[in-house]
Amino acid sequence: MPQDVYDKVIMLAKRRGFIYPSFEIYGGVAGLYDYGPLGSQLKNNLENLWRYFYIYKDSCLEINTPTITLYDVLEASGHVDEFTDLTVDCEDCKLSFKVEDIIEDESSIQQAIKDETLICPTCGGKLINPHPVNLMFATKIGIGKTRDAFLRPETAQGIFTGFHLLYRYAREKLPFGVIQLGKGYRNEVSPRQGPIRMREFSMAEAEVFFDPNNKSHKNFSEVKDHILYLYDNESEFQLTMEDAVSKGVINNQALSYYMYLTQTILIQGGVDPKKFRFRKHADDELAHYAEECWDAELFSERFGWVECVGIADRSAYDINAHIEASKTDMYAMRRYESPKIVKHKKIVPKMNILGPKLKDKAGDIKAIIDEMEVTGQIENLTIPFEGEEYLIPKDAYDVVEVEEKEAGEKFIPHVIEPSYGIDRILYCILEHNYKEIEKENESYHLLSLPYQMAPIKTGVFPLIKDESLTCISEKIDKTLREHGISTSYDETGTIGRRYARMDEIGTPFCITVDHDTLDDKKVTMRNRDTREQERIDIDALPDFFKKQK
RNA sequence: GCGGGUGUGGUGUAGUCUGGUAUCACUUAAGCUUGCCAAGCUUAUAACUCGGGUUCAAAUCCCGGCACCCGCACCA
Repeated sequence: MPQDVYDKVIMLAKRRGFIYPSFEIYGGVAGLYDYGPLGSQLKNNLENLWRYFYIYKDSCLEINTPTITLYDVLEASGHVDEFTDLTVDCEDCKLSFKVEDIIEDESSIQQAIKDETLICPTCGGKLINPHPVNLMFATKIGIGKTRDAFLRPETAQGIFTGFHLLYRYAREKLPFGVIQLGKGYRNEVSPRQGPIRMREFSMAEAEVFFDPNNKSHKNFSEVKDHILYLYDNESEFQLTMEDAVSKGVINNQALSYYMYLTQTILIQGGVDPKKFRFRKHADDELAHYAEECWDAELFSERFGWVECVGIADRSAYDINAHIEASKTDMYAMRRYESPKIVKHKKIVPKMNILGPKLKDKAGDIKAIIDEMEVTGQIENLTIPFEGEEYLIPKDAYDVVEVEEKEAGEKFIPHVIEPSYGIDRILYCILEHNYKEIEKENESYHLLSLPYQMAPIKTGVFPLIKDESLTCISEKIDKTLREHGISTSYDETGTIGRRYARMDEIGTPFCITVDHDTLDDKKVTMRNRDTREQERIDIDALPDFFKKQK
């Protein structure tokens, strides 16, 4: 059976505890995977690398919001309408069927229902009531009296729904970014691409809020000469960030900056630069809310170019949707240099007269009067309320000219969203770093993971199982662990076998203690990629690892 | 979801047509050995995807479920 890199990587991943199908003893479930011990560490390392860039380089705020998300939120965001498949019901047996299973051309469903040509595949009854069924995982909150909810299809909505609080936390200044790492859920029709298409998956998302009039980025000038790897659906090319923006290839500095961050994170994380590019969405594939979108694509031998990160300018879409649906003030304020004084006329009702006259309606009518804009002369002031017109006599109000301060103008911030599929990136990193070499006529494989990504940083071995060597090795192992350096102690078999075990899981270094160590207090440090060895003082070991990148 | 293919220890496999208690290698573990790149020897652990049927007897034949792979569709 011919094996491609995918097969080999997946085999290794399962054998060595990186990633493997979930619940396999019960037959497994497509689209669900376990991260094993090494996989979990690898994932932590990628997520922490990502955090480093977004929190320390870009000053973003990290938050955590529930994966269970209220129906109303996802209705406002458009997911309830968009994540759907059409289904029909049987009039007799009440079963439901997906329209695409029943009829070839979904667009002709209405006509087919009218013609009564659709019959139930189970009982032969008439199929009626075509309606969309959502592909999000639905659930209910509470027992008895419940509220509808879904497992979130993206982490972003949790950020948007807290925007007004976060905006205050950021002291009402734009731009600022909010990040969230977490699980997302999609009940995929047919998740058949291994870790590339999962039903429960990890995402790292940033929502960076901008004034729509100013999508510049404060760090841009610092990094503007970096080259971006671009693809416009016709050819691949490279431009500096500055050129890309000034030539209009990339719409604004902010998009360009997050593309730069993305490229840097991925390549530092171990993505092969030759298997990396940004692809610009063509106009006809843009989501209806997006003004521009670039995908970071990673090349896989099995799957071709895989979309692993989407960097979209989502404009004001989401915040606007939540303002309208929830009636919450989520506007941002563009402050004037000094407050504007606006003069206008106002009606001030005399409540000592109106009160006794209007009785219980007085309060509501006052509220209406307070909201009225006054232009020109007022004659016969009448207020419509609960279907009746109430005449307010002239002696019951004054018209006064008031001055109001306006500190600024309200607007809906725009959102630039870099959204990372962690699992896809991890798979591609494994694939890109999987190396097969010939070694003494044997095929030998290793993972050339960058130091930062490697789940285990070093092996610690006594050259032979001799008590004088093992006790030093164990001590070195313990010391390194106390310094937060993950190690793997191994005293079994030959030294070559132990090196091989470490190479296969991407461990960049191995320390060997031999008899010379007893005299000179030095150990052999072996490099995974060069296989070179050097002698290092035992005392210098913690620093040696802390200097690695 | 449709059509086709596949499913055997931890991993990769032989055996399936032609039914009779499952082959080999690597890995793992214990021991001997071992002085820097998967050495060797001994021993041990360990598998027929699941359910039903046919049969004296099923990894093997039949039916169904599940998963994976390819194509189509779907999704982005």
